[in-house]
Amino acid sequence: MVLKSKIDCNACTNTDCLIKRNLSSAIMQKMIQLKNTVKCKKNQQFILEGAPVNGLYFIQQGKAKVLKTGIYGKEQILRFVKDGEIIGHRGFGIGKNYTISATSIEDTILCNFTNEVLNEMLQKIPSLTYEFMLFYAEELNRSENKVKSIAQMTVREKVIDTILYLYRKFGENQKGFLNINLSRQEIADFAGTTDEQVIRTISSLKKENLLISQGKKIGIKNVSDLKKEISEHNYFLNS
Amino acid sequence: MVLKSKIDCNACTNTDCLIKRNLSSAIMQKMIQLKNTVKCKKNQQFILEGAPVNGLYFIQQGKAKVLKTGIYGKEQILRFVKDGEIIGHRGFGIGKNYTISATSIEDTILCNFTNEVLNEMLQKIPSLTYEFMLFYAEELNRSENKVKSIAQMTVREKVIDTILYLYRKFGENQKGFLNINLSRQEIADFAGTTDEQVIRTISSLKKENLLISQGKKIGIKNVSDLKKEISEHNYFLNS
DNA sequence: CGCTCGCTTGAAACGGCTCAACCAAAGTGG
DNA sequence: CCACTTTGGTTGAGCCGTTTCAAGCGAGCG
Repeated sequence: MVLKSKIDCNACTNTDCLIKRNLSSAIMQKMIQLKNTVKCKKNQQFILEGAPVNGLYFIQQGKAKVLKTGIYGKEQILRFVKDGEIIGHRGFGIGKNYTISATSIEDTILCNFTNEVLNEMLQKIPSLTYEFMLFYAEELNRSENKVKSIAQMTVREKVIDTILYLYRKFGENQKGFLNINLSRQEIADFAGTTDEQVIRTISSLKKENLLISQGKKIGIKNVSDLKKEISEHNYFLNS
Repeated sequence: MVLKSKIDCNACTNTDCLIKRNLSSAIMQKMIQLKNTVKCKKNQQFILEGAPVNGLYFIQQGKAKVLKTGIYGKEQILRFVKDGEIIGHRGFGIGKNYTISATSIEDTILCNFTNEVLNEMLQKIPSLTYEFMLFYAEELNRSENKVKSIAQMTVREKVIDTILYLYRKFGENQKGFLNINLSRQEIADFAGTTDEQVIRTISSLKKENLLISQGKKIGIKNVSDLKKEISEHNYFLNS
């Protein structure tokens, strides 16, 4: 659903947003008039793997998951995204197709820039291109760490690693629960295991007094205790 | 070993090299005078994970592996690199440390650009920055495909996937052998399994007339037959 | 109220890893 | 030049962790 009333980038509070941080120039002020604002309900897929690229999305408000579909329809969730973050790699270039799918996990407002607008921005504003380059380099590093984790960690470690990732990215509320509610299946699809294994691991961690949980809500009792469990894997952690 | 006699970028034949493709400007001609040429013997580590960043490397000639070291010293090889390709992500920025290690797998000549030179290049030549951004975006896509593969494939499939990757990247010689010789351990470290499993898989594939091998040399009998084995994983393949 | 969906648990089967022994080739030193 | 050592490849057997399958449970919803 495309809204006519755009969110004004100048009034936006997402200080980490690449666009927000590069608003000073006159060109950018012109460019942001050309963006589309899209509203998504929970569990709505707004990028489909294999479909022609339709530009880049920024999350104005909400949360989403980025994934690739594998054999027998099995999903591999690559990352979760929140306010101010980017979805739709390579939403530039010509005649390309998306290499990932994206689905909102709660009601979400998206800012969309078409290929044409994006390309013009990148050509005219080198500092923006530079920031995009840094963004991709960071993501690449994160992804490469994930390759190592999935290849080398046990199921228990992968689940702990995932919960700590969610904690870093979304934080926790006053009650000590993570600011994101995922199904066991989604946790499994990110961690690279099955939902039963996630359930078993979470049960164990509760018994060991490392976690609390009520339905989908998960809370970490003591972050450093949890970190200890996977510390051997993270000599050089940087994600 | 740093050589005094630099390889002249203008005379270089690596047409895919980002530097080579952006030589036209006067600034670049000045910048390439500032590069270092480094010679590596086989099995020499020239980037150490965790060490302060010392710029970016291009392979002028040779081959190398890029890896992260995991638990109990287990290596995860992330990719192999050949003539014209880049090693040392984020060899820019200040006060950062390398997040990967790199080791030559045959005698190799490297072109090194220091942080300062690289930063100046990226600031003054937007088209170069743009190409770097595209490079990272491509690598990110490749890495995310690898996450999915490692998470979902069986050992047999991972080994086949690895051999096909090596075929795409390095090609084969007149005798039908891949233009790269790796130990079983290295194949395992890339595929995300153990050397015994690689050996077993290769033995089976030989018996099934899908592969030939003599020592480290591996050849593919029929590429499309091998591709069939993993086709179910690659609805949207793009790496 | 009955249905569905997601969570939970147990048991069994499978695949992959580990360990150990053997072999071949290549390199080293007397 | 030959014996010795080392390194990497190979194979088999047993074990362990993970996945799969199946069944039960509870909350939420039409």
